[in-house]
Amino acid sequence: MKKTSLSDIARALGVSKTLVSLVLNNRGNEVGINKETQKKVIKMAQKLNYKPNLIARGLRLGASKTIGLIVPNIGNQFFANIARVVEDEAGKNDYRVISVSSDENPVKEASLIKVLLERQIDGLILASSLKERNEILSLKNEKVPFVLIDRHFPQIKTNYVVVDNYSAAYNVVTHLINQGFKKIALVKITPSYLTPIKLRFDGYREALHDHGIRFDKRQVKEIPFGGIKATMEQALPELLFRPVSAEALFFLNNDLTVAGLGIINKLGLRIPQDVAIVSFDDLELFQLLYPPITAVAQPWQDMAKNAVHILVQEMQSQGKNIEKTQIVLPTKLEVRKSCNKF
Amino acid sequence: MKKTSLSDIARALGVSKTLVSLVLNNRGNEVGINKETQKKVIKMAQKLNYKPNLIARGLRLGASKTIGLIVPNIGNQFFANIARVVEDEAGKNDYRVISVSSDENPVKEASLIKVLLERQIDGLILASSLKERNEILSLKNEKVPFVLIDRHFPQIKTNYVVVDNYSAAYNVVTHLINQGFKKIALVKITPSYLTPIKLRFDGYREALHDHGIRFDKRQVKEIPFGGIKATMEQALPELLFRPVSAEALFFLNNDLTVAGLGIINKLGLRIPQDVAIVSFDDLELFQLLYPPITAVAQPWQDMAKNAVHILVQEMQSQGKNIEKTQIVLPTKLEVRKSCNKF
DNA sequence: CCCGGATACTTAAACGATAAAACCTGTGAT
DNA sequence: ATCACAGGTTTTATCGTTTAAGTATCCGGG
Repeated sequence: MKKTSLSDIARALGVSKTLVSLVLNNRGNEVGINKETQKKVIKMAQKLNYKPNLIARGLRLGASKTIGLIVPNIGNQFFANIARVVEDEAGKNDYRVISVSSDENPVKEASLIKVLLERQIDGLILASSLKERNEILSLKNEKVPFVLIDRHFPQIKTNYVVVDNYSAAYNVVTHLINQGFKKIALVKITPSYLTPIKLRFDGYREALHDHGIRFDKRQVKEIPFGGIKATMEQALPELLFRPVSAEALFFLNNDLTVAGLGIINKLGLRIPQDVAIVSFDDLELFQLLYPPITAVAQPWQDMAKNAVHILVQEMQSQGKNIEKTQIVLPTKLEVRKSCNKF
Repeated sequence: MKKTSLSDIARALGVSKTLVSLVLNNRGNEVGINKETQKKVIKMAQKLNYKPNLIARGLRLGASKTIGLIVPNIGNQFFANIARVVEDEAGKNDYRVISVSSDENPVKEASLIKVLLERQIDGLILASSLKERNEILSLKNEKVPFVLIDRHFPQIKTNYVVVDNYSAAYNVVTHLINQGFKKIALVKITPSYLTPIKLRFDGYREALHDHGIRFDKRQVKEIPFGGIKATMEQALPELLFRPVSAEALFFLNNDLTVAGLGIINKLGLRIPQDVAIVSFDDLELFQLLYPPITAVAQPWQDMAKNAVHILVQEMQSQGKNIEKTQIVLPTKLEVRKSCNKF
């Protein structure tokens, strides 16, 4: 049974498909189509189970009513949360979302951008792992509406919604120092050129510095996105035992924290007596761990909402070169027992 | 700067757009187009930064190369995992995924199905919360390729990929009984007409029965998807204290377990001394809780892969009425200390 | 009796791509 | 000289929708 098109309805009623289109788009009155005719059309549309073909409409109107969402991994709880909110907010404006995962791989990401553009997305939200700003600049050139989320490029004037990573990290480290910890190690995710990672690192260093603690690069480990578990297994002992002997660990995202906790558990170390823990990114279960894990809670709901709103605005201001919007949201440090000084 | 189309390239070179199309689809040799001409076309396409318009192609070919994924909530870790694998597997066949969340609401889900069909998706994977089988049947009638995942309708002959919910639950309860627990309470999610929930419930009852324990309906609580926290707060005390005094709790999904653990923690109860815990759905952090939580691990990777493969097969067998595929995968009971008899 | 203007509708073109069929031109065989 | 045929390319139609620009009919006013 083939799908019903406008022409099918038109043929069945002996009218033109323009008329049918007009009626079904509620423009019947506006252009003055007989009420009776309108009723007939609507009835027939129902009878034939007509569904507009949005692909055809998209082609004609030059708008797909689809947005792309690029994240490192939708399987990650943080980005899954964001995806959910993006879906809802976009849906309110009749946009649907194609989400794709870049695996923190700039090459993959560039190719995903291309795929999405070929699909004629009307806009793009991206938590980009791009290094070179070229792709971003060419998005700008091609006048694709887009909003950066979670990660931004300070040198380029774009829309973005991020958190104040620097202050967040600074506050974490300050809190640890105030608790009496001196040897504070940092576990970063690579690629480390990502702006939030850099800023968190800066906050870490600056806080140490401001409190008269010397930065020691042996206290910093980089864990590649692709091999978190394996690398963590190697890295943690190097941080926790001689000669570094870190007293506190600051993990820069939720994947790292989860993997790190696993290793610490395996090593039989106690938190916080043997090592204190702070996580960037909060997960619901962190409060239920023993002890509960101190974490930087990111306002993912606000981030996603803002991103969609900015994007929708830009998509609707067809072509007009409106001001780019930058939003930096605060985070909340959820202090729990994992970083108590014993 | 307007986007480049086939005609732009054709005009620039003084050839027909058919020729350009043929060349860029690598059918140049096949239909015998001069190598020189081919080179010129390819060069010009690059120069003009040509990207095929997949919407136009989709309209012409009657295929959008897009599939829909309907889940209760992509924010939920279980479905986020599934979404990630679906994305990857679909991507291998050049399909992109539009995922939407139904919130376990059949009305919303029906409307989402309509939206997706209007967008001319080529196929659908759904973890359906539909009650009436009507919508599913009409999908069948409209010959939309689809695969049910996680939840199926036993009375209808469709593709599906599910786990053996009955046995999984039966084994959980048997394990608890073998550990020495007798008063085993069940915490279900509503809507409770969902096949997996029904089957888990059946497994629970049957296991009790087979071990000579009387089923007591006061030991069963239903928690609505929309208000898990609030309802749990009420429900748990009713299960844990007199007159029910459950010794063990079996939560039927990860949201319930997480919420439940929160309440148990708040009530100051010890696991498993005061109450033993088993979760349907495993989360990575469950092993790191104190004590680690016993859980039924679902093979989400296999589920998603199978679903996509079946769907791709069906989408590619244009119209031919191929056999429907049913897959029931085993789960794995991860026994941890949360259900040790003290 | 003609004109202007409603009222109610239709025609044709366009969006960008692809498929089927048709069209040249030259060459070698008959 | 004629035909078949291969090589190379174009023409036309089509997917389903929307939009700009008509057309046909009727009515009342001058």
